[in-house]
Amino acid sequence: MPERRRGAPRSEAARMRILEATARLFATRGYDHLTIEGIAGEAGVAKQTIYRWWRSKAALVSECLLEGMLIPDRLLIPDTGDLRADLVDWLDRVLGVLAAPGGEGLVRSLIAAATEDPEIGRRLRASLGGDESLEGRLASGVAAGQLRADAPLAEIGEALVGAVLLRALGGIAVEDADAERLVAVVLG
Amino acid sequence: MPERRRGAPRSEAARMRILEATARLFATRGYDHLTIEGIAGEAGVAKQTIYRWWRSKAALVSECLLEGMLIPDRLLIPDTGDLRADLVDWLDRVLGVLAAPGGEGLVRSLIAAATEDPEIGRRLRASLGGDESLEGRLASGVAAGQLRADAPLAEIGEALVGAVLLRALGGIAVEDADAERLVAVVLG
Amino acid sequence: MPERRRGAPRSEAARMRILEATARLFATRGYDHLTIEGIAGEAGVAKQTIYRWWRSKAALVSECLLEGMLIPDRLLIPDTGDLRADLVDWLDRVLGVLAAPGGEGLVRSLIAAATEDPEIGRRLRASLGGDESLEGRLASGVAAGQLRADAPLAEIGEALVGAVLLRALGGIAVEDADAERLVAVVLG
Amino acid sequence: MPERRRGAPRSEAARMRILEATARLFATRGYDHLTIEGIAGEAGVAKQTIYRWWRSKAALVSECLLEGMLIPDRLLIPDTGDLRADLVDWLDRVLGVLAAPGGEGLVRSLIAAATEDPEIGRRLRASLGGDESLEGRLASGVAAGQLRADAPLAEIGEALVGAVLLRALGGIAVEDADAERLVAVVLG
DNA sequence: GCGTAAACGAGACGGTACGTCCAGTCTTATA
DNA sequence: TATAAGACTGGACGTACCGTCTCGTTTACGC
Repeated sequence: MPERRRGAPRSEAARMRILEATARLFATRGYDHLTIEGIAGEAGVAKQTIYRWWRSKAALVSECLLEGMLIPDRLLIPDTGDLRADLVDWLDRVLGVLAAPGGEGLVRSLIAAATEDPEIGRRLRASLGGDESLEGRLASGVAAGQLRADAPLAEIGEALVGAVLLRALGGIAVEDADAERLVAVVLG
Repeated sequence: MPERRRGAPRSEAARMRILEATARLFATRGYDHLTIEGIAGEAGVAKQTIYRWWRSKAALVSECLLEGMLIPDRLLIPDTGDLRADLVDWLDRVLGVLAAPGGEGLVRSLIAAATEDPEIGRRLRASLGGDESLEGRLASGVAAGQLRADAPLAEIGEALVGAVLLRALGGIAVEDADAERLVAVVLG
Repeated sequence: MPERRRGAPRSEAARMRILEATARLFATRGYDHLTIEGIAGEAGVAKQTIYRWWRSKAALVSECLLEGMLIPDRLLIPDTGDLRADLVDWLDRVLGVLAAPGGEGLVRSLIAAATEDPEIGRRLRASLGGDESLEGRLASGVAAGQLRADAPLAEIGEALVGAVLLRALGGIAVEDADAERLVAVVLG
Repeated sequence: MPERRRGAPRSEAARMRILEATARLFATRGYDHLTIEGIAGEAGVAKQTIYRWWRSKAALVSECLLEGMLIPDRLLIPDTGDLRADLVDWLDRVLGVLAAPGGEGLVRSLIAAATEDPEIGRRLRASLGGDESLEGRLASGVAAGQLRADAPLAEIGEALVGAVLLRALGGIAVEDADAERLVAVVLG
């Protein structure tokens, strides 16, 4: 017999309306113009309903990130068998987001959110190409003999993603060969 | 006879009190608990005096950064002739700041400031080991034949500094061999 | 055959816990810091159980008043045969409550409750010395020939109780001879 | 040389807009539907400007009362030389306010305000016929030999005004002869 | 006894207002 | 004209309760 809490159960509808409103406002206004009050209004929800389930704006964004509502899914790493080409391809697309109108704002907003909650930082690393995709692809490269077995995969990932963040922060223009050069650096 | 504006000249004393107050509060409270009002109070200055000379909190922090009031100066890169050893040494010290109490907060605060002003991002990259020191050291490594002449120095620097930022964001604990591994990644 | 509704009957235990909690909180925190939520918590009862049986905080207080849970019962009027002495004695004790620590707060709270529900006003007038006691005592004075037969008993009572309320509202300190003077005014 | 504070002086325009808005909303909605936010909105003023100068809703109402913005000024006591007739006349008008539509609400609201701030209680007693008018008229009655020289004027006033308040609280309907009876009670 | 309808505890929900903080602008008097 | 002081509008903060609502549980009548 399962222990059941009493009282009305949490409203899934409200939860989704809140997350969707958060994602919508995050995309349009950016992280630091995001307000709890604005989200509540957009979601048609009482502020208290937000505070009941999330400790802060950052926690809300973190959950959105986890649900994949903030980062476009076209940033997955392909696996054609050629590790270097796949990395360059992927990095080109990531840097392309930076170059796109609003794209830099998106990444900066994600970083801003991460400065308030380490969990976001970790999820950002994972989502932008961390455990599931980037490191997985690197591991697959190891299996294919395109990378030494003892290569520090985590550090390679960090170097790539970190370089992207740094560019977003600095507002540095992206050139065509950048992806190639970066990949060359970390793959040797 | 030089054209001179009339009225009182800008008070250098006020400017310094403001910058010092900013640096002090930045270090103790972090960037997002930094307020113009708080700075004005701490500096014994009217809010308007701040708004007259700086456009925003970020601009204020940016100037502090430029004056070297935010980042400890022990992060310079040595030049013993051995590029790899020097980089590991420097990176160890940088990561050591992250591990030190308050150190992670400092870096996160710097990143938070950078998300509001690209100029801060660029200065951060420069200060944390950019143009003056890191890339200079790499160039010196090229001259010493320890790095290929066509090595993409900027990208190597980005990868290293970016990895540091990413770790600060994720609150990832630092291990002893991390510096060595990261340097190995970017130097091949 | 009596029409009987089905389902569980009203819980007398819950009713009493609610009234007692109300009286307790009314006495300690005063009427305007009284909240339905607080009462429910104190009584170990669901909010809905309160709303099911009472329309408002004021109705709740009104019932407490009716049950004699709010006003100390030492305020009854004696009947020694000497009307004037009895009134002075009683008024002395009433004003004594005002002067006692917390006593003024009690009366002010009762007045505050009365402003939200005329029924409370009427019960207050009755409880503080209205129909059952004060006017009864006055009528007994008429019978004893100490008051003219056509004396406006209701108005005499109103004047006395009203003066007490006014003093409570104004926070006016009470002197020894006040009771005597007031009685002298209304008895001529 | 007068000690002068620096900084902008208090805005008299804002002060008046706030007091007028308070009086307007007090009259239309009553004391307990009065909100600081509502007043600020009605007055076109920031909430903080209210909190800067008044500690509470009650303090605001108290100042309105002092400025004579809440109580109609037709409640002054005449002095025709006949004390009893003048009192009956005045009391008739006061009770008339109670009987008028909205009048009872006004008095109840004033009482509600007084329960939160003794100062309001005192001003209420004064305004409704206290020191300036009622007691003055009584003193004049003493001079005219219509009242004994040692008559407790304060208590007579309290009894009259208190009776009015009590009626307002109880929602008791007013009859024609009530004023006469009440005056008869207190004048003997 | 057994179904069922109401009462009950718990507590989530959309709201309103609270009192505080700070942003950025403005108005003074002084230097 | 720059400054210290500080009042001003505006807006978001996070909290406290409101009164309503849904849950699952308990209770006692009427079949």
